[in-house]
Formats: sequence, structure tokens, C-alpha cells
Amino acid sequence: MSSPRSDILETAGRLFFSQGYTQTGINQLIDESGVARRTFYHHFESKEALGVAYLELAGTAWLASLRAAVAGRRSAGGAIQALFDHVQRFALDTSFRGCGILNLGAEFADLGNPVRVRVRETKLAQRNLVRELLQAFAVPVRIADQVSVLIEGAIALAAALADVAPIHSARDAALELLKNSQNETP
Amino acid sequence: MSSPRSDILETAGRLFFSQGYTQTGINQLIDESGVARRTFYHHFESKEALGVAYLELAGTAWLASLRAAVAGRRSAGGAIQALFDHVQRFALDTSFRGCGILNLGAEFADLGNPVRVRVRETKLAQRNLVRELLQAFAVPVRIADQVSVLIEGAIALAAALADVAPIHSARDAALELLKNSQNETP
DNA sequence: ACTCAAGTAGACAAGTCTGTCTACTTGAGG
DNA sequence: CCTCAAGTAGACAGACTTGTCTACTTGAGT
Repeated sequence: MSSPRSDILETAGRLFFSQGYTQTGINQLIDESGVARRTFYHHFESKEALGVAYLELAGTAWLASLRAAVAGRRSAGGAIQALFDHVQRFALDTSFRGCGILNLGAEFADLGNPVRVRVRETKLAQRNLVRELLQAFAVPVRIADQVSVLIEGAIALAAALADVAPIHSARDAALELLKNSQNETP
Repeated sequence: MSSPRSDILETAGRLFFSQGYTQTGINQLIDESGVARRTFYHHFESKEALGVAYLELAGTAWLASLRAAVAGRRSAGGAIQALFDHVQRFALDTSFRGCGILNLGAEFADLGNPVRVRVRETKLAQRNLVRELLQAFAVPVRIADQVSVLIEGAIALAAALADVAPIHSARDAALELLKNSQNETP
């Protein structure tokens, strides 16, 4: 379904992620979307409104991809393995660009900014999703939250170093923390 | 020692961290530094060159603060505790602005960009510093690298959620991983 | 006393930014 | 058939961007 609105969102997804929000101008946005300037402002009140809409789309897609990566796994260990495999694939596919959601949030200092609020909501949803996915295998919330931190650290540090090694460190740590928690309550 | 150069660097440190690189213009930079435009370009070839210089300064200061936080600790557990205490203090002091080094790197997509290269070098130095600080207490490199991922994840997720909880999750995970490694080789 | 680097103020170029505006076309529903 | 929303192209305003330029001052070393 190619509509002007979805064309704009698709272009924004590509450009905001690869170039950053501030470095992407309305002009480039409408040129590459192939829509008229007027049409852009018909669908989005401002560039910032597009930023928020982009976050909604990117956040939903990212969470769905995490869910899909874990689908079909039969153990907590398998689920964790799948999560970090997915993170690694993502890091490699995007040439270590890091988390697009966090990167966008970094461009807005004010905690009350709508974009920043959306980032917070999305990352909260991500933490809750990891809790939910692991709770299915009786993994306690405490461990799930530790896995969330490891996922975030893996993406961030892998991007900074342009290297997958931190992702492997994170995966190993997560599996070890899981094993610990299983030994404590057998 | 107040010299034009250090005035500029000080201002850049403040503005790049709080507003971001792209959103900070040369005009604001020289206004708040109190130096003439010409003086700026006498000391720095371009805005990007200032970005690199800022990273050098901020990176050195951050690593020194990590080292200082651990100084005097007598056990691996104490050292890890101190690291995450420091991370928490930093997160609160900066109103969850996240890692200034990573935030700056996020504004440059090209892996070959001098700023991005500097970010890589700095984060590599950080990983090596954590290794060194923990190796003093016979903590294996494998565990030290896991702690590095946890530190990065703690800063990033705490910033995204505007909450210190991820820092506590990370600290607990680090201490548990440490305990594990000590039990394996007693 | 003279030189020269480093500082000052500020005009300027050439481009970019976001957002508004006029004027026109097109296609679907009543 | 007629209307109206949604689309098109593109001019424009006004502010801002980085970086260069002229012209002047000041202070330290020889």
C-alpha cells in the first residue's frame, strides 16, 4: 500500500536511522519520498511530529522482531540465545549503527519532549516484552531485567566498537545468570 | 588557566553534551565562550575538529573518573560496587542524558569519520580500563568484559527510562557473575 | 623600539533550515 | 454533474548554518 503518508514514513525510517534526525532535512525527506512539500505538512504538523510517528513505527517493528525471534523456542536458554542472535544479526545488518530509538532520543535533551517521552515508552515496552517472553519459561523478573540491560549494552557497545564481541559477552553473561537462577530454585 | 582554547573546549563540553553536536552552532559556541569568531578558527580547523578535541577531553575525564571511583577498593566486589555507584551518580547528576561519547558518535553515521573513530578508541580504552581495574583482583578478562557491557547497558537504559533501576539490575548481575567465577576457581 | 603571533569585532558569502503561501490538477462520492 | 478533499509544483520568508575576510589592538620577546 503506497500512500503519500506511508512513503514519507518509510523515507523517514531510512533517513532518521542512517543520518540522524537533525541531519535529515525536510527537503531531503520530501525529495526522496516523492511527495510535495504541501502534502508533507498535510500529514504531519511538523518535523518533530514526524519524529514521533517514526518512533512509533520503528518501536513497534523492533518489538515485533524481538518477539518473532523468540517464537518457537522451547527453553529459557533457547529464548535468550535467540534474542542475542537477533541482536547480532541486527548489528551486522545495520553496520553497527546502534539502536535507532536511543539514537533519536539522544538528539533531544529535554526529558519532557514528545520524542523523548516516546523513547521512554518504547524502551519500557521493550523491557516488559523481555519480561513476558522469559516469564513463559518461568524466568524471574529480576533475571529478565538483567537480560534487558545486557541487550541494551550489547547493542550500544557493539556499535561503539564496531565489533560483535560485546554481543557474545552479553549472551554468555545472560545464559550464566539464567543458569544461576535455575540452580537456586530447582 | 583560562585561555581562549580552553574556554572554547569548556563551552563545547557543556553544549555538545547537553544539546548535541548538530544542534550546537558555531555562533552559540563563540558567544558563550566569549571569544572572537576568528579566534575559534585559529584554534580549531573546523567544527568537526572541535568535536574530536571534545571527545579526547571528555573521554580522558570519564576514564579518570572511573579509575578514581575504584581507587582504594580492596576486593573485586568492592570495585564493581564502586563502578556502578559512580554510574548512578553520573546518571543522576546529568539528568539521564546518557553517555556523551556515545551520543556524539550517534550523530555520525560513517564508521570512518574522525569523530566515530575517536569514539571507538575511547570505548576500547574504557573496556581495557575495566579489564585492568578488575585484573588487579584476579578477575578474569571474560568477566571484566561482561561488566563492561553491563556498564554501557546501565547508562543507556537508565537514560532511556529516566530511572536508576537498570543500574541496580546491572550491578546485581555483575556481582553475581563475579561470584560465579570465584566459585569455579577457588 | 620593533616585530610578530594572537587576540578583538563584525561584515559577508553561499548555502540550508522549517514552515507558509498561491495556484493548479485529479479522482471519488453524492 | 458538481463538489470537495487530497494531491501536485514551486515561490517565498526569515532565520540560521559554517567558514572566510578585512581591519584593528595588544602584549611579549629580541
